[in-house]
Amino acid sequence: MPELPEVETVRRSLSPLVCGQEIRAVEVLHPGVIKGVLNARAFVTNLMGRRFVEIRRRGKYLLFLLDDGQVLLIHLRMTGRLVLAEAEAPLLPHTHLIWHLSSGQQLRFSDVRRFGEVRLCRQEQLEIEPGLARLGPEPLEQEWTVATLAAAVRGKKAPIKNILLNQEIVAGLGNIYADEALYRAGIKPDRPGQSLSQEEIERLWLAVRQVLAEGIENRGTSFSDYVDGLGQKGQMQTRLKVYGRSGSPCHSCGTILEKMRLAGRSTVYCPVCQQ
DNA sequence: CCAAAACCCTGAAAGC
DNA sequence: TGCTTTCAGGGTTTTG
Repeated sequence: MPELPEVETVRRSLSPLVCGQEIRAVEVLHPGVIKGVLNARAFVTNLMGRRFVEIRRRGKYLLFLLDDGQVLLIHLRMTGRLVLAEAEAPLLPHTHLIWHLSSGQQLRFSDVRRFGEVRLCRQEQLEIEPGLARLGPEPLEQEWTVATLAAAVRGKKAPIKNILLNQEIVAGLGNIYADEALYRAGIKPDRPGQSLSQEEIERLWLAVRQVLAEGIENRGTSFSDYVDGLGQKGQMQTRLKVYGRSGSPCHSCGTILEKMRLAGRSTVYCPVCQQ
């Protein structure tokens, strides 16, 4: 379930080892994960001999900038993994793509569910690229303010959790961090957006930023599949207050945490601490 | 405009 | 016990 903190951790762990490397070969074990206009053959041809210049993140997307203006775009969705490995290391099950690097190491993309996707586009086309084009502001950047959030909830009847999950409103939150932010802000996930007071909006804004920052500090949440770019698990799962804890007591008041379904997602909350 | 369902796929759980 | 069926899971797109 890679969300912003997990994707950022992958970015940080891969950057120093991948940037500057040249792509010597690309193995396509499962062409289906390559999306966009290029077929698998063109995908490989366009990557051969290219050099990685920089890795950026936008929402939950990883952007690998190449030395000729192309960008390798990767979204891990639920179970995708992107790991740098020695050539001799055994392949993870469900490995779909392998980039052979000039260092002799390999960048490998694996994904049990195959929901993840890999695309190649031009840097100047990023702003019209599906998925990226309509992404909202980065929650940890200065562009995302209390006023931005206030404007996003104004007049909205949709549950506040649905609003947080909408990538066009704010980029990078998923089920885990949305639940955690709402718990920390003391707001019930099914509250209509328009019902939030100014004070609650301020609490939520702060909670979102804090829980994402804490997620990054702890190198992400390894609840099931997630590992960073070197195959290491994160530690944030030990600090979660509600996600995955339905039926367990609230860390704050001891009340049994409850579950509801919002936006088609299981949602855990404390019926006492969150109002 | 918003809400709900479909879609992608496999592993785990439930049912028989 | 072992086989078959059902469904969860997240984000995006499509449909209503």
